[in-house]
Amino acid sequence: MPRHSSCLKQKLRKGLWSPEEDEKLYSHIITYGVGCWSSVPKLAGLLRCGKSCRLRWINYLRPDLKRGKFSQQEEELIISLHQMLGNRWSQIASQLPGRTDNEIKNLWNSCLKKKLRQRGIDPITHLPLGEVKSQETASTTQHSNAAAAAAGYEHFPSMRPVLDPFLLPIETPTTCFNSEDHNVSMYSHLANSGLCDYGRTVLDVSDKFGYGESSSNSSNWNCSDMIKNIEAFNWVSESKVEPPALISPPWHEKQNAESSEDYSTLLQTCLNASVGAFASEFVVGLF
DNA sequence: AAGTCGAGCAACCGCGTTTAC
DNA sequence: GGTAAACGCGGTTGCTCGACT
Repeated sequence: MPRHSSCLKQKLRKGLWSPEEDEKLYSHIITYGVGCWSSVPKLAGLLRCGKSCRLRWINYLRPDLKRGKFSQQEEELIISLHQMLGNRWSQIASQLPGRTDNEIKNLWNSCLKKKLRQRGIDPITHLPLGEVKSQETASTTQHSNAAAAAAGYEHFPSMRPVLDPFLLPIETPTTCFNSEDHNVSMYSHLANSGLCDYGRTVLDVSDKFGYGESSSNSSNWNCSDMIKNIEAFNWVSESKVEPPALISPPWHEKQNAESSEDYSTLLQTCLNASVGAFASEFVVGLF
């Protein structure tokens, strides 16, 4: 079945938007709100598909868009978030008010990747360029069965270095915490253990205008209060709270986890147990 | 001045997920 | 529960514009 069949029913415009089209879409949404995107073009008098209207609104017309050059701080935040989240642009965008996932994705592909390489960092793994290859070789020879289970981890590619039980045996938990990535690794644990509340949206703007969540209008675990969390991690780091040893999760059950949510639940169970004591210190640190 | 190249950006496409019936 | 439609996301494409030759 052809998707977005509404686009095929009639000759719809494609390509760049004219100022007239922008004006029509903008005034329609400001007046009536989004409602159903598929009906927007008809109601606004546009020969576009709803999908195209949605994209134009989110990436260009939204009144809360910041536009302009990214600051150094924004760039660094994007790099940090990419290290944790991978190419989850909408989730990354949810941490940068006024920025869209498309904008961030473009920045990453055109600029930040290059900058990281110049710093000698692999933009995919965020490891020093020299280490990437040797680590890959080591892990594949050492853990031949890891590949079979790898598909299950691809839901969380950015977490693999932290959570992969084959790469990080339980008897060496310090690997997780004594590196320079201490905060980042711990953040990932907490994020996926449900210890932080990522269910809330970041932008305090009405859903009516279709940008209540991320720039892509959807985010399953918006990392709200990101900055606060990072500050808290700094606090944790400075206060020398003893990080917990990871308790081995029931990895065999992971094979039965049908969705990333199942997997998250599974992680939550084991990580709650692992991080419990640490978390109470962490929460205190937030206030 | 004309041609080429690359960076930056806007928009499209395809697919997975969610929702409505 | 099955199906179709709508939505959302990430990857990719293609256009524009400025720098360079």
